[in-house]
Amino acid sequence: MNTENDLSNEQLAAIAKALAHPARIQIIRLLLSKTSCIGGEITHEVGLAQSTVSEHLRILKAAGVVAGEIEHPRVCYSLNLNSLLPLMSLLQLVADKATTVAGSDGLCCPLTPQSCD
Amino acid sequence: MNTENDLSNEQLAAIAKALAHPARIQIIRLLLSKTSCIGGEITHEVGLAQSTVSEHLRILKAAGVVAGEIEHPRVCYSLNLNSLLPLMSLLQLVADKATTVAGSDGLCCPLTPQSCD
DNA sequence: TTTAACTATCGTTATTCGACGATAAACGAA
DNA sequence: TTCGTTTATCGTCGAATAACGATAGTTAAA
Repeated sequence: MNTENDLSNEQLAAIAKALAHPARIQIIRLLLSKTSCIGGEITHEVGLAQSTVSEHLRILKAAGVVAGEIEHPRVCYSLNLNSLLPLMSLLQLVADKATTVAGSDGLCCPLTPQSCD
Repeated sequence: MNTENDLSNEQLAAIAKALAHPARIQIIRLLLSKTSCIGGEITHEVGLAQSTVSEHLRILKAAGVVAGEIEHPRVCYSLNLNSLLPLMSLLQLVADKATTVAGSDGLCCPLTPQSCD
């Protein structure tokens, strides 16, 4: 099920880091909601300075989360769907553990910690 | 399928931020691999100073990703499985979009950006 | 060629992060 | 009570982040 789950801690952390800002989450959601590519309207939508948004886009591109294609005067941004799969795999492992051992509180064991050494 | 998907950008970013460090990914993987709770061996396993690991654990606890139960002299840490579901939902949306519109490169459109305005 | 529109880069500043050692706190055992 | 074990907190320092304005680069259109 997991295509490639064993990425390094550093690589997984880098993916998470790319998502670790409200503006970048917003950008991802924008790209998710649009069927077509969008350029500069991202800046307007986010509500931060153009240079700031450009920096966030640079971070997302550096992490491979989004891709930018130069298109006329603007840039066509789109999600790179494969880039988030490694993080998805890790979260899936957590979810799988949840279905097997978790109680209703979502905790794996602390309510009955007799298994602790 | 999504129990609660519409968390704020800030909340989702906070979850991602908790994962945005190699040591914290490593801690999560440790908690994932152990069936029983573990305490101080996390420190030894991570290889950083005890105070540093404690700080990472504090961050994970503050984000709700792990829970700590006081157990004798040590603390029994465990994953809070529900805490990661919101981020999981967002990534699932991306994955869903991947299966519907993506090409083999994982990009949603830049190779044929004629849909850009 | 010049202009207009859009994006990237640079320089700066304030804030946050990560790591460490030192120290404090909690508590069972001696 | 005193000691030993384990974890949390504090103070500090250097590095990284986030935000902005100003500026430079790119390219279609005039």
